[in-house]
Amino acid sequence: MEYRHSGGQTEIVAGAEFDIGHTFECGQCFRWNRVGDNEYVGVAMGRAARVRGGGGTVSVTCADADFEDVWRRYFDLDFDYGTARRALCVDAYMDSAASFGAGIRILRQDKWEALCSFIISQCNNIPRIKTIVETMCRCFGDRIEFEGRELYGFPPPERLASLSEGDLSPLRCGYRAPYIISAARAVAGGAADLEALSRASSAEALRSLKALPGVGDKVANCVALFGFHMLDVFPVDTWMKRVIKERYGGKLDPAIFGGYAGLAQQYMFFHARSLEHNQRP
DNA sequence: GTCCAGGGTCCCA
DNA sequence: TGGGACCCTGGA
Repeated sequence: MEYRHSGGQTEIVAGAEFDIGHTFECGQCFRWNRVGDNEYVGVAMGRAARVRGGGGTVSVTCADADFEDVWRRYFDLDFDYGTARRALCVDAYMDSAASFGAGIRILRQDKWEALCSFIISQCNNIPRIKTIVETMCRCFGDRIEFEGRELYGFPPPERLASLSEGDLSPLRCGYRAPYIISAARAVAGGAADLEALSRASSAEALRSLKALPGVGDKVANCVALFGFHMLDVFPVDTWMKRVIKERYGGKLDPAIFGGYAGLAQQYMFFHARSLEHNQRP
């Protein structure tokens, strides 16, 4: 992908393959907030950025070194989403879902943040997940000054590992609190080595993730996809169950998507959820 | 005011 | 393998 750097801002010539609205609103991340028309401010990997889209380009405003150090990899800019997207058009439904979601990119998120965020996501709606994660960062994360705003990084596992369940009560995260604490302790203590797992096979990564309390099949698949960038996994949630029932007669083998089942899942999820929201009065 | 579902997981029969 | 409980919130 082509870039132009000039004074604290990088312009990415993305064409149709980077739509920031689709990428930030397809449910894979919880820390990007819309601040204007096709414009978001967010925090990832302990850094903040302002991202603006439109006219086939994406502008990233950030600290000088951060684009190459963080954002280029985070936005997965060296992967050809156009080719992958076309390969996923295996039937009429995927044709429409993939063209509807064109511009979605699977972000390379922090592994611990993905694990913790998707533990929080269980049986929860997306606005509330965002609120809980935001409160967690505000209470326990490091402060980041950005364009006069006060933002917060995601708290490292070591910090949460030293807390008790009661310390998490301001988060109002309910029965998920003990899951968060024990995941933090497992990661901080080395019992769960996320770096090593991210280099394992997806089957092995899923198996190990599911050994953590509060991590079942769905959360493990989300962590593998969004935290480990394993594009062959296929998280099935309530929305996906609905799609599989309505479009595929209740049975779908993710193998039909080759190695890109996870990307297919994002197109399906985004399509189903957007349709539902647009039907509301 | 009540009911219900929301990007689930765990436990027990 | 299926059903209920779990914490909390916002919308109907």
